[in-house]
Amino acid sequence: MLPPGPYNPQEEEPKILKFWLDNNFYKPEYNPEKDKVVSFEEMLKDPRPTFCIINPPPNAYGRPHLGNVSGYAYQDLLLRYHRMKGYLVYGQPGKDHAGIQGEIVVLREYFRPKGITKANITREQFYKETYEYFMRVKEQAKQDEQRIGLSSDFDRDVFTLDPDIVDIVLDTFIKLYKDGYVYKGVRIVNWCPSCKTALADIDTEPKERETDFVYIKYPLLRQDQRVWRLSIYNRDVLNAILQGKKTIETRALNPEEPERFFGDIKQGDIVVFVDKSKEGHRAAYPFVAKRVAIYKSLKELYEQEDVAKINSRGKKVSYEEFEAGYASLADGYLEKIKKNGMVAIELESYKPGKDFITVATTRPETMLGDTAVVVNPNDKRYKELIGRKVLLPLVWREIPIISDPIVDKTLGTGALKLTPAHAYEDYQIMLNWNQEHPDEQVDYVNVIDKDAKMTGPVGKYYGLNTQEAREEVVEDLKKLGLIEKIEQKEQRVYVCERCKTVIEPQMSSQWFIKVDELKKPATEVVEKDIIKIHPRNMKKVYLDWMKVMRDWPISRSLWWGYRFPVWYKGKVEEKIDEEGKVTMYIDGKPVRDFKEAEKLGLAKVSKKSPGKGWIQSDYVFDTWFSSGQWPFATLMKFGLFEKFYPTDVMETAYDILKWWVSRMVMLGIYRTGKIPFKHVYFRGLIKGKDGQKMSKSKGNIVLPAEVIDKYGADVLRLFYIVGNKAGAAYQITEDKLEGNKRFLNKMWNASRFVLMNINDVLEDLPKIDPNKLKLTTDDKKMISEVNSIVEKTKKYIEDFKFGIIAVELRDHFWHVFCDWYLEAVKPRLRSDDSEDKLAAQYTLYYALKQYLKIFHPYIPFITERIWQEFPKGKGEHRSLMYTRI
RNA sequence: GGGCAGGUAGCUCAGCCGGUUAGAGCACUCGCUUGACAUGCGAGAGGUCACAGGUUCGAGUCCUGUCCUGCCCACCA
Repeated sequence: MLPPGPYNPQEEEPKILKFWLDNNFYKPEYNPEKDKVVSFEEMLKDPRPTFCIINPPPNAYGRPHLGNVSGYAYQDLLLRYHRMKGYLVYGQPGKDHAGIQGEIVVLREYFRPKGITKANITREQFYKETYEYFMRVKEQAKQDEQRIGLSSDFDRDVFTLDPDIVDIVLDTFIKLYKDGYVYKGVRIVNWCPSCKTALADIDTEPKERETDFVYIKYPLLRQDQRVWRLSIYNRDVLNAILQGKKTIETRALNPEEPERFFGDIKQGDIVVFVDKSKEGHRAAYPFVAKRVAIYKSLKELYEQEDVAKINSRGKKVSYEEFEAGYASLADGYLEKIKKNGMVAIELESYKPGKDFITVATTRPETMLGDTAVVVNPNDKRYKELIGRKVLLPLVWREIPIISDPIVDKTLGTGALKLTPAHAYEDYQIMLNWNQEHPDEQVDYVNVIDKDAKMTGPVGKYYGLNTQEAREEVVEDLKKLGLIEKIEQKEQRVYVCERCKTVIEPQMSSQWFIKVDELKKPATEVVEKDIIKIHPRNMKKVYLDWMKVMRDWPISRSLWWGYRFPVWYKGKVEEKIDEEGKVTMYIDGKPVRDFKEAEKLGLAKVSKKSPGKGWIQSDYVFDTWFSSGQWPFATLMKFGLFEKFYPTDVMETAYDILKWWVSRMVMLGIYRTGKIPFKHVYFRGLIKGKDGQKMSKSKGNIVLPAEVIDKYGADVLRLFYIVGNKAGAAYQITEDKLEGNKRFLNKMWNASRFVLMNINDVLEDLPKIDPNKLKLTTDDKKMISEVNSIVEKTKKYIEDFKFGIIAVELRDHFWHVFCDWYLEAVKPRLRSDDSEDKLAAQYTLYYALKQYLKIFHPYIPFITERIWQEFPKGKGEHRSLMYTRI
C-alpha cells in the first residue's frame, strides 16, 4: 500500500533508481522475457527491432547546469517509450574532453591553485593529471544523469579520450589523409608574440585603447596604366639609376621569355625595380616610363645618347665593352637580343599623381602587407573604382580595388585596406572574394613574424618591431605627401588572456579537411529527409550552413586532446619567406608542403612513432573532429556497431547544429557509408529565472541537483517537457516547478484512492474478463476516454511532439479521471451491489494502469513506484519499464 | 549587415495545413475543513491575438510592409 500523506520524491526516488540499476534494466543484455541478463552474443541475436540513442557527451570538466541536462529528459522519454513498445533499446552515455574549454578550466581551477602553469609542467605530466582530474569529475556527472532517471547503460559510459576511442578517431584521420581529404594549408591565427603560441579566440580578451587613426592616400593607377616589376640582380645598375641615369636598357626584354617581355610597355607605365638581394628584402623603387623605344640591335641602342653606358663602377664604356657585358650573361642572351631586338625605357622618378583612394587605418605598418582595397559594392562614391588598381606606396605593388558588402560605408573613408595576413576580418573578406571571383584571386603577404617584428618583402622596414615600423611608415608616407590626416580613435584590440600581450594575427600552417566532396552526401541525406530534423525549420539552417561551409581547420595548438598522428624527422619550424609566404622547415631544411616532406622522408602520418629521432606534431585535433565521430566510435568500441548503427535519434541543443550535427553526418557517412542517425531533435534552450539564456557569466545558473533535491527528478522532467516544443526557448520559474509537484501529488493520491478501493479484489483484477462485467455508461466512457488519450499520446510521441501532448495528457488525468470519474464512482464503491461495484473497481484499475504506462516515459519514478503496488497480469512485467504499451 | 525564431490573459506559454463564444498552468475574485489529495474541489473575472494594409463569405492563423524582442553568424578597418 502507498504510504499516506503528500508524495515524497526524496524518499521514493532513490529506491526506484536502485531497483532499476540493481536489476540491470538499462542494459541491452537485460532480456524482459527471461527477466535476466543474457550473454552479449545472445543479445546480438535478439530478434526484437532495435532503438538506440547516443547521449550527446557533456563536457566532463564540471557539473552540468539545468540547460545542459535538459536533453536527458527527452532522450530518456524516447528510450523508455521504445522499451515499452517492445524494442531492444540501447542508450549510450559518454563524456567529452572539450578541448580548448577543458584545457582552460583545468588550468584555472586545478593547476593554477597549485602554482602550476604550462611553463613548469611537461606535456606528458599535464595530460596525465588532467586525465585523472576528468575521470573524477566524470563520476559526479554520471550521478546527475542517473538521478534524473536517464536509462542509458552506465556500464558503458565512455570518455572521448579513452584509448580505444582515440584509436578509432585517428584511423579516420589516416583514412581521410590517404583519400586526399586532408591537407596542410595556411590560415590566419591569433598569435601571442610573448607566449609564442597560437591562441583560440576564447584565449583572448578584448581591450579598449586610444590610438592614431591614419588616413593614407593610395595612388590610383589609370586604367591604361600598368606596373612592371623588374628584378635587380646588379646593384650597380640600380645605383646608376638612382643616381639619375635616365634611360635603362634592360636585359629583361626578351620576347621569348614572356615573364620578362616588355614589348607591351608604354609611356606612362610604372616601372618598379625590386631588389632581390638578401639584405634588401625586396626593397622597391618606383619610376615612370617617360619614353619607350624599340631597338633592332644593340648597336642601335648604344648609339642613343641617353643610354646608361656605364660599367659596374659607373665608368663610361665603349661599345665593345657594352656588348661584352651582355655576352657574359647566361642563356645566350646576346644572341637572342641580336635576333629579336629589344626595348629600352627612359625613366623618371615616380611622383604620386592627383587621383587617390584614401583608406583609414589604426595599423599603418600593416599596409606593407596589403593586397587589396575593399569598398562596399553599393557605395556610390567608389562604385566606379571597383576593378581598378592602386599602387601600394612604399612597397610599390599593384593591388586591386575589390568589393564586399561587409564594408561599412560610414566608417573611416568607406574604403578598407586589406591585410589578409594580419587581420581576421580581412582574411574573411579575402576568402569570400576568392570564392566568388576565382579568376581574380587575392593573396596574402605576411609582414610580421612570430616575434612581432617586420619580415617578408618590406625593404628597409625589415627587422623593425611593429611600433618602430609604424612610426617610420607614417614618416615616409608624409614625405611622399600621402598622409591625408591623422585622427584619434578608440580601438579594440585583443590581448592574450594569460600575459596581456597584444595579439598579432598572422598566417600559420594548419591542417584542413577538404569538405567539398564530403558535404555532398551530407547535404543530400537531409535534403531528401533521410535524416529528418525537428523542428523542420532547422533543416533550412542546416542546408544553408552546408552551402557556405568552407574547408574545416582541424589543428589546435593545445595539449588537451588527440595529438596528431603525424611525425617529423627533426624539429619543425615555420618561417616567412621573401614573398611573405609561410614556409615550413624540417630540421632546418625548407619544404614546400607536407606532401613534399613526406616524399623526402622527412614526415610521416602514423599512429606510432616511425623510429628514433622522429618527433610528433604538437597539434591536437579540434574537439568536433572527435565528437563528430561519436556515434560510430562508441558503438565500434563495444562491438555494437552492426547491431545499433545507424542510431535512431540524435537529441541535442540547436546551437551546435553547425558545429556538431553537420560534422557527425559528414564523418559518419564518410567512415561507415551510412547515416549516423535517422532523426535529429533539437530541444529548447533553457532560460534562467531572469529570462536570460543560462550561462555561468550571467550568474543565473541552476544546478539540476538543486531542483531534484527540492522537488524530485520527475518534477524536473515535467518542467523540461510539458508544453515545450522543439527548438523553442523556455524559462524556468518556481511556479512551474510547484505546479508539477502538485500534479505528482495528485497522481499519488488518486492512485492511493484507487488502490484502497480495489484492495479487496486486487489479486483477481488482472484475471477479469471485462466483457463479463456490468459496465455502466460512465465506465465505458472512462475506458474509451483513457484509451483514446493513450493512443493520441503515442501518436504524438512518435511524431516528436511529446511536449504539446503532455499538457493534454496531464489535464486529462486530472480533470477527466480525477475530477469527473473518481468523484462519480465514489457512491458505487460504497454500495452493496457487488456487481456494480466490481465494474467500477475494474474501470478504476484499468484506467489508472493505462495512465501509468503512458506517463512512465515522462515521469518514470512515481509511475514505477505506484506500479509496484499493482498485481501483474499476463504480459505485464515487474517493472513498468518493460510493460508493453 | 546577413540568417532564424518570436510578439496571444498580470506572468510563463499552447493554439498557426483559415471555420462556431481564442485555451492551459500560475496569479486574482467568490464559495467549499464530507473520508485519496487544501499540493484539494466548485464557480468566476480577465485578451481590438504588436501595428498597418491585403487575399477571402470568413484571418490570431495566409500574403506584404512597419515597429519591437531574442538567438545564430559576421563586424566595429
